[in-house]
Amino acid sequence: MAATSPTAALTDVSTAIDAFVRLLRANAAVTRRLSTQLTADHGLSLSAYEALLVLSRSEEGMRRVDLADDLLLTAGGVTRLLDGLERDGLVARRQCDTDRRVSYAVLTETGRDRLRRASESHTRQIGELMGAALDGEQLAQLAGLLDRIPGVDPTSASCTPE
Amino acid sequence: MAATSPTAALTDVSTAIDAFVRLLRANAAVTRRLSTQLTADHGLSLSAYEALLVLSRSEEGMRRVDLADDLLLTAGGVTRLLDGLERDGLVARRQCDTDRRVSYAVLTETGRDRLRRASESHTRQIGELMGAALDGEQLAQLAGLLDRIPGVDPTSASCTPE
DNA sequence: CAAGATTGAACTTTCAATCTTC
DNA sequence: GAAGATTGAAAGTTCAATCTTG
Repeated sequence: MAATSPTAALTDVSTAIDAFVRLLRANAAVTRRLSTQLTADHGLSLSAYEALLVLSRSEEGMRRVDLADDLLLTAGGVTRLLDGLERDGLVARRQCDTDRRVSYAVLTETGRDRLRRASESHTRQIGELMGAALDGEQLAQLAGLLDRIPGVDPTSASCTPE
Repeated sequence: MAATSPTAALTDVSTAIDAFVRLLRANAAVTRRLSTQLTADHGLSLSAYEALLVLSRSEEGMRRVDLADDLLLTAGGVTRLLDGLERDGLVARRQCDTDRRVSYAVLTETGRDRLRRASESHTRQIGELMGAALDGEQLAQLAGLLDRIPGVDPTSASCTPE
């Protein structure tokens, strides 16, 4: 597939579309599977897990805006996600002393426990699914390629608590 | 599978998690952007576009179950997606003569026009977004890696009408 | 009974409007 | 007025139950 001829531009576009479609399908396939398992085993959605994980890395808690940035959600989405986690006692709310507009979300002990338990099977399942057809080198390559897409990288993080 | 030494397994898992997180983020970033543009410019969701595209490749129409497979949606999801497209006159319903359980979905002329118009800017935007940081070779590599993930490939298709 | 399709209830997320505090 | 957060309405999906036809 050398892209040298006058059709070069066309080739690039259809290659881009191809990659795009695979991205959509891969996301759908992977999230459906993992989300089902996570819900059945631990009563957590994928987003809930990611939120607990992010919170687990900050002792003092996080502002909701920052959480939204990290999770690639809107402000409203974060409010509703945290609503559920608070209701379940996994996250608590802490006021900011210097700015009464902001409220921090902090992981409770219950939340930390739940995350710890969930991470065991969840990470194993990710490993099984992603590792089923890709070896370590290919996985690293995949991550590197995806990272180049605008909006993906923001110095994003690992996925295990601690 | 080379999960031999104690550290080998660990390394593989965290690499897998890394790739997984990038996949989620990449999907979120890319779909949000493209979906917004597609909706604003042509009044189509990403799923609606994909549905029209799939239908455009079959003259006689498609069974709803098969459409669900192609689009990685559930049966109920397809019913509701097509409801909207029918309401807008982009898709019509055709009965099956030999099996009265099945109903075919066929693209209308209006639907074909709408797809044609939308595909122009949509494919260009995909090219811009995906091509912004990845060259042709990298895009092909990315598609190839994603294709290996279970459930992604089903001999899936290109993305332009005709 | 199985397969195709639909429907009601629920979930997750977004958008736009709003409230409070800076 | 701008920033952080919340809320009502709506979109898009899923699941489980149901209906119809095979």
